[in-house]
Amino acid sequence: MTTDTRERQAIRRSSNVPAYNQLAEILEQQIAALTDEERTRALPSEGDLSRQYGLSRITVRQALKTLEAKGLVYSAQGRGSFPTMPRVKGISGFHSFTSEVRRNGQEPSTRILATTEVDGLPKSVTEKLSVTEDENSPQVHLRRLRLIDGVPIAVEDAWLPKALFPDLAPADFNDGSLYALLADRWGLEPAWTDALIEPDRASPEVSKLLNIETDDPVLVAWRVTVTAEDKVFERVRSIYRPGFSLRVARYRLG
Amino acid sequence: MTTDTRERQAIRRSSNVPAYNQLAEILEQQIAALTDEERTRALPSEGDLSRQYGLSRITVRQALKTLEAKGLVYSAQGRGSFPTMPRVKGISGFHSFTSEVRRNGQEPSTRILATTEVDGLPKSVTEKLSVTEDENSPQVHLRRLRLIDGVPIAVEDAWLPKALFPDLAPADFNDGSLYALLADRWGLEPAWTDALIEPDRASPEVSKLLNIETDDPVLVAWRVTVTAEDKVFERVRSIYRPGFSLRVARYRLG
DNA sequence: GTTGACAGGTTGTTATGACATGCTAATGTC
DNA sequence: GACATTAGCATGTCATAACAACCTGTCAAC
Repeated sequence: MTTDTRERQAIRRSSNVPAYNQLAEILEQQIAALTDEERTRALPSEGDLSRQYGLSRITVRQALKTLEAKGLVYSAQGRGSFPTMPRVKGISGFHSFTSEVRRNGQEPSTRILATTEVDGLPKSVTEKLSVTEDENSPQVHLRRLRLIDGVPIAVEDAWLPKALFPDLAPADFNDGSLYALLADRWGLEPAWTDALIEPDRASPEVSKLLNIETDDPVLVAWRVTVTAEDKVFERVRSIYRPGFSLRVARYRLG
Repeated sequence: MTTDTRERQAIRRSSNVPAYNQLAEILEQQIAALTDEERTRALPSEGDLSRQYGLSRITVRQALKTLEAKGLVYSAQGRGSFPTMPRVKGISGFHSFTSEVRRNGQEPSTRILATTEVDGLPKSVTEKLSVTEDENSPQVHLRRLRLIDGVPIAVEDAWLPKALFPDLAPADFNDGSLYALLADRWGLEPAWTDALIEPDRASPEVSKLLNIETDDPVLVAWRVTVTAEDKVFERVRSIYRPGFSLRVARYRLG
């Protein structure tokens, strides 16, 4: 008496989530659970998936394209579609700090150092991140200390445009992931980031916060994050302590 | 007497280049020439493009999807498709050094410091870039000094797997872009990169090469580059001089 | 003047179908 | 046994079609 313990997940046609996104999510979960050995084998063919889930081939291809854009699979004509190999581990400075660190099995924490409202961006920011649009528009400025397992990792200055987040109050920053809050309340999510990364020496102020020596080598990242519709989500300057590695995974070339 | 000076480029149906790639290239050129002002206006609608170029809407959408994956445009339901704004300038450490610097209007040069063949990767590399596959396979090791306008910018150690590039000889490294050579001779192109970036102090050896002081803060990038079919193309460790900014443009989140 | 309904245009989703192109393994021939 | 051929299967490209969802400007009603 053998029963297939893998209950095949079905596509809910009545859902407002598109079928190809549902399929992409199912496949993403399955792929994430694969071992290195299993990753060398092809995924089910487009025809198989089409039959199994009752979708047209165009919808199946759309799901695979989604995963390909994320760098999770690749397709080879005549052979099939295959999972890709993960190449680096570590914490990315670009995604949500909270969830990234947690996924890594470590405990993130954040200490808010200051929250103010300002009428424009500092010159240092506009110089690094060629700002043309909302240079002089009101911003919420947020200074945070990021810690992993209690160890200070980075000093972060973030500027969020008030135009995009009406009624954003300093009190909102107190707990949890800022990204999660912004997604909940304004339905906005970061989709792309542009960054400049450079080496520097720790200033006396920063070295005290990070508990390192003045003039220790630090990594400075300037970045601007935009939504899928290319609206500026936030601008951030992060200063990372020595010994910390910034992960840039699955960066598309060409 | 008004003549339309813009000769509309046509799609060559006999070409072996897919129609959607031809259209994507045409649009990419047109977008690159736009001013910030013009970027706020929508592109021609999918229906317009379909009629103008004699393509089905599915093919037009495929072209737009290509540009969207590159971060050059975005689409908004009910409104249209729009170009995105470029946010950062500078030189990326991830693409071809030669062409990146040239596009920036500066003069790149490279001095080869050493080329050897080795039987495996150094432990420092395998530690940083969780290598599972070809750890002990033969590699060509290449040590280069990168210069911009005659100023030394970075010391680069690259390891290329011999399995992927049969007959790769040290003499091949002498001139021009390495990437161009690899594309010409083996038809292989880098598609993705995974990287770790960390701050460090310049060693005596590196400081001499970069013409800086020992213990100056430098930026160290470890990266592995793979082809579209997820085959390891090269592994590189780059050490950048102080004052140099590494650009990470259009990095996809989520 | 403000509001609301609506028309028209735009992208989003999904289906079916056809043929091209490339890879692999089985088959057949020598 | 070695090698060429081929059938079958995989993804790639492109077309037509229909409807859903969404946005904007117009115009009428209040």
